[in-house]
Amino acid sequence: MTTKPFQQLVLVDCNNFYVSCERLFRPDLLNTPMVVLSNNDGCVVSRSNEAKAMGVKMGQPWFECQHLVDSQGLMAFSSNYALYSDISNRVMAVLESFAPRHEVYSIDESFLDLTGMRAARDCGYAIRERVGRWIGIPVCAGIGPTKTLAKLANHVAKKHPRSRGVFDFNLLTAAQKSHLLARIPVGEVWGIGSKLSNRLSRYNILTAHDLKTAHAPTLRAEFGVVVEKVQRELQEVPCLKLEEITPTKQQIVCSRSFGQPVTELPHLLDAIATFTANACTKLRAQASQASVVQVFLQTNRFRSDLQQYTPCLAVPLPQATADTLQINGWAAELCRQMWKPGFEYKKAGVILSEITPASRHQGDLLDAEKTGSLRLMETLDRLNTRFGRGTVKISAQGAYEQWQMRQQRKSPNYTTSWSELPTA
DNA sequence: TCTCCGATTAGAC
DNA sequence: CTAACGGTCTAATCGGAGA
Repeated sequence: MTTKPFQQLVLVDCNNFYVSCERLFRPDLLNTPMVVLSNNDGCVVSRSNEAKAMGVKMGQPWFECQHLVDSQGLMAFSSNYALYSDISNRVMAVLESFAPRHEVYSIDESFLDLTGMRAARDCGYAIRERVGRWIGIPVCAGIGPTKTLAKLANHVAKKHPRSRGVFDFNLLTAAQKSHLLARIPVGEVWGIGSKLSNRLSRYNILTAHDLKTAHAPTLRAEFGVVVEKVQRELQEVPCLKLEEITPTKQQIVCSRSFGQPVTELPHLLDAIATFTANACTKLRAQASQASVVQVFLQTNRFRSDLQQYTPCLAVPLPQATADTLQINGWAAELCRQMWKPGFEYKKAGVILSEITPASRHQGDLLDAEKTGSLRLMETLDRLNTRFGRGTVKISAQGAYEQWQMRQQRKSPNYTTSWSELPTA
């Protein structure tokens, strides 16, 4: 009888990804403390090592650290997702060439399956070298028998310069494994956030090793299946599979905070039309239809001095569809029903749910109007893919600008827009 | 009592 | 001068409503 060989999963994670993308086109900023901000220039979402050293925290509101611009030379960029996703695709294409089985886990992370390979660690170094040389993005690789341990190994690779960016958990002896896990706070384990690590600490579970060796039935009873799975994964029993094909989304959301407070209905309708258009584009991209549309409005929750109002309304569609015009008709109606004068709206959004595969064989197949709108949407998507998002809009969009998000520090679209390339 | 549903919570990035 | 704080997505869980 043969025992199944242990897995060798590699988690490759780009270092300070958004900052590294910005630096590709600004090599002069290689040692400059810098951050990338979230939409609306609200929070810090990526930090260079220099910015981390200054004490800038992940997710920190920008206005709290803005003083560091003058006092310490910190630089900030608005997020440029067109740039980051383009660079991400290039990184992922290089990674793919190392392993046929792989899962793109996020914009800057990928799991590769190197099971059976003798020199996984050397492969890790090769990956680092090639992505660095070909794309210019620094990455770290963590290797382990489960996703959770690969993730943890990646963390070690990032943290300890001695590893030179690659760490293989599988090469450790049992004693070394315990010793390592005992030095890692439980909150750094994938799947254990701040809430859980607080609760775990009351059971004296403080480190990854404590979690691995905790009494399983108690853990299950007190913390549920999620934490139990994390424990099993730490015990080197795979519970999380490699998801090679990304499942279609069950829900598609498009929402934004506004650059300025919005009070007028026409402005809200303009924003809602844009959110609907984006959500429907995503819906069609995964060849789906939705049969419920939901719209929400929100006033600024940080302004306790102002009247708050956060309505949310949903409508089931008579027929599942992915037609922007149809869906926007409903979304606009929901918005009109909820809008009340006298409030300063700060955020709004459109949610599509009850998502099913798009099948043209449903309902009245030969309805000319329907096939017409389908072809219209196909054309619209093709033009927007070819010439950039927003090239073609529906008529409800674009009459007003006031609601649009703040992006005062955006870099040019170096890789996706000829017109934005700096001239020589 | 069982099941379904929506709201809430928690997590990742 | 003041005020300024992201966007998506999933899974689990829980309580109430309805069968």
